[in-house]
Amino acid sequence: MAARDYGQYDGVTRALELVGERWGLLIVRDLLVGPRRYGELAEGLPRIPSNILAARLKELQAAGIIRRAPRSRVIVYELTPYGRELEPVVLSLSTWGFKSLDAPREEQIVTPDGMTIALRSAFRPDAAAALPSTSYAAGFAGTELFINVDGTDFGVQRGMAPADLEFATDSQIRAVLSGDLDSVRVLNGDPRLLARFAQTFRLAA
Amino acid sequence: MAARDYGQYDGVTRALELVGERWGLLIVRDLLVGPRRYGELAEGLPRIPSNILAARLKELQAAGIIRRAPRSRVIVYELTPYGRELEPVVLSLSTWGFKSLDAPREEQIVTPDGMTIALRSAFRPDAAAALPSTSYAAGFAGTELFINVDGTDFGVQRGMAPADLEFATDSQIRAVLSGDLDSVRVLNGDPRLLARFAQTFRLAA
DNA sequence: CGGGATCCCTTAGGATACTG
DNA sequence: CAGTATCCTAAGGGATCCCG
Repeated sequence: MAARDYGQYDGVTRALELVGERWGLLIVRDLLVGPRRYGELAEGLPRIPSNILAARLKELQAAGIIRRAPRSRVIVYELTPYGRELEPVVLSLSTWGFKSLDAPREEQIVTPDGMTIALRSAFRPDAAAALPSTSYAAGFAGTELFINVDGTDFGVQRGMAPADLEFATDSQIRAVLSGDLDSVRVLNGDPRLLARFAQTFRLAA
Repeated sequence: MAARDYGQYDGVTRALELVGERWGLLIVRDLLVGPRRYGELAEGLPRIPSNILAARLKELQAAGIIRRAPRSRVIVYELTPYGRELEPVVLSLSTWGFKSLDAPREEQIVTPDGMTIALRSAFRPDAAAALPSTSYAAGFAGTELFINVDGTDFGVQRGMAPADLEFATDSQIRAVLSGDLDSVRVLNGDPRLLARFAQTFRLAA
């Protein structure tokens, strides 16, 4: 940490020294969704070299951001309380970054954890509170999520399941989260629920 | 940008591709305080190599985050509207990073722009609204700032000036912003105003 | 003097193969 | 499955130089 520090004393500098290395915040992003095994992390970050993933996990551990926890015969990595406090950082990055995204390029993959964080950064609790509880099954460029909104809370799980509304979009994920629903295919359920989804999850352009 | 991308499609990834390179967010941090000339940026980031500063400025420009603006014979760099929207990212990093800071090390410098952002991330508008307008002249490890709080607004300028309260601390900056005022030297004014400062600017531990 | 560009060298990070 | 080991490229660090 001494060789790559910035020589300054302030919060931003300190934060970047702890989680500013390449891939660091993407690992934190996935762990914000839930504890993950080494292989699950590697699967969600297909382009990270194995040695880099191992190095980052050690550094994040040393910094007190994640910990290794044994879970019935296997090891999982999970955020410590201090690590979980990175959620505002990750969500504000997600909000900001989404604004300049357009359609996914050929080589870009969409992962469940990435989309889960995107939904979290787009969630409008006050809008949701005024609407009835609703479940959605959404396909985003092949990644399938089951989303259950209930008052000011919501949960996301992987995979499709029967829901009030089932819909999918291939390439216009940013448009959908910005409220432009033209490219959405409704697979099942009342198409008018799409407007409700758009009110509940929205990233302003 | 293509060679160093992460191969994923989501907001966090996109954001890190735009501002995640080394030094990127520190440049943005300083520009959030105000437009800066090339030399001013270099002065506030003493350890950045000149070629890296030049490269980052070009990349941030190409990404639409900053722009070069002529100001009466000289060039200044300033944030675009999209760049200014990074403020929540920088402030949340500041809030998070400060929690694990202790005293500045020998080789770490304290800069006016860094402290200004630290104060911004620590500012409690609702606490300030309930208190009388107050001006502070603060010395943080040699960096002197004049802070004027008025209702839910506040401004920071460089340098000392006559203020309701003048105080200084050398090494316990984190402690001061966490409400621990034991190490503060009051230079002028009513020492009881220190408590007001601590209510107005506070980073929870 | 401000605003960079150029050089050389070090090291993080990418690709891939291997091991307990 | 959960990492190490190795080799190589390219980004970053440091010093110096250039140009209007």
